[in-house]
Amino acid sequence: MKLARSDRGSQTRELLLATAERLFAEYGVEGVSNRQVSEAAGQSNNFAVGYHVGSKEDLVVAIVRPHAASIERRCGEMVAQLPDSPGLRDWVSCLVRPAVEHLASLGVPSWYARFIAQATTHPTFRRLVVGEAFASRSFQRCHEAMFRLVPLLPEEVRRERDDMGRLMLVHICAERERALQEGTASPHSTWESTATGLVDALVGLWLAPVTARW
Amino acid sequence: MKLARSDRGSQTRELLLATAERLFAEYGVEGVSNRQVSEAAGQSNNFAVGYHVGSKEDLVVAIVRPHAASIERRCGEMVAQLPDSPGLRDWVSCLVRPAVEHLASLGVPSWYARFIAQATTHPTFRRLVVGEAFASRSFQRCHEAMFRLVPLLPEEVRRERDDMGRLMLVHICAERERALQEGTASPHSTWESTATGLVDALVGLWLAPVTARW
DNA sequence: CAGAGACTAAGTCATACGCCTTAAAAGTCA
DNA sequence: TGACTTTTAAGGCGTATGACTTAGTCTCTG
Repeated sequence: MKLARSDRGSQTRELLLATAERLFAEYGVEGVSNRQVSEAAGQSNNFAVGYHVGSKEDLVVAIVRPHAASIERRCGEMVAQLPDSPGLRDWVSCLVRPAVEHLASLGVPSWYARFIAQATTHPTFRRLVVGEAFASRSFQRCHEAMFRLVPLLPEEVRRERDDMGRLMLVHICAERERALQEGTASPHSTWESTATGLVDALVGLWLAPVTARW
Repeated sequence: MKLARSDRGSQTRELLLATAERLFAEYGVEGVSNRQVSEAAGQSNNFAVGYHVGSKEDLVVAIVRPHAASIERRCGEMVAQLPDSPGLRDWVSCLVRPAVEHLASLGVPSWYARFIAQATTHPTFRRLVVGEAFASRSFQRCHEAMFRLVPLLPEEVRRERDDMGRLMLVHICAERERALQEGTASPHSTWESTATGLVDALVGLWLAPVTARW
């Protein structure tokens, strides 16, 4: 069968992706060359990344994709179990918890949160990554449902607070991931507490009064 | 007199800093070599950065310092003009507006917000930059005053929301700076509106109810 | 089992890097 | 003016990079 043959290749590919994710989180996306990734993954061929994945942009996208899929799946499941006429807090939870629980499922140390924080902040990888990681169906649906529950906001403020929410989710997760690796707290309680804190904060953010402008 | 002599040198140095700030914001801090900075600044000596500033870490700190000083000055002035028994919103404004007004004063295009967003996200430059940019006296004072007005928060939540506020300030300013460069909105109204939006959001964040954990 | 295709090892090549040296130019002061 | 210091110009040196080639290994399929 074909699996066994393509297995070795795809194993190597996944090893490369995991290694790249870790190195990028530790030293910055631009701070690590494809060559270093190949060598750190134990490949004698310094062009292994080029062969199995492609350019650095391809590599970044390839790292994001499976994580995004897992989060999307969790998000879909959570939406399906929502009570009748869910409130703002329910929808916010559907945006926060799938991502946090995915990170929790990775164990310690995980690297994805720090990787994604950097990638979304980088001027050239930004578009690529945001499109890949935040454009899923369930995610979109939660956003729309959420907007309907805060109907008083002008479009501009809505967009602004949406940005704020995304930034908080990404970067707070990155900081917790770092703290978790350095510290002594139990992973589960830390991630659970992070999710609760984020949901509280995001609800407060969306419900904050709006000062008129101009 | 000595000024004239050191003038040429310090002018070159400042040209290097400004060039580096722009290139870092455009292509990422790690994506630009000191050599490229020297050459983009029109210096034939490709070691100009090394001569005038030092290592890349020194360069990053040197870029931050004057901006941080300007923001600190504005913050001090704003605190001095605060009304008697200022409210939460007043102290939040003292944390947000000095930074935003400093960015507005730079004109369009400015690069500092995007630079600082990346630098504070980078795993190795993080400590360096956060210490330099957010550790000023007036800033600390505003924080403490703010905390006294939200006394119910557990220490952990306080710290968490403090992180959130800092992240929002930095990254939202970076997004606005980018939008401003690409878009057509008048700079003043955009920055003013950004400040208002941030203050609204941060007040909402600090006043958000806290769910018990564990 | 033999051969085709997928994968890895090993290494080449031009380019770009950081760091450094040397020499000329610009500026200062006795 | 002439000795002295600071700054800039020009370029060398060893190393690391991305892109690529070639040779060989492994695994399945016919």
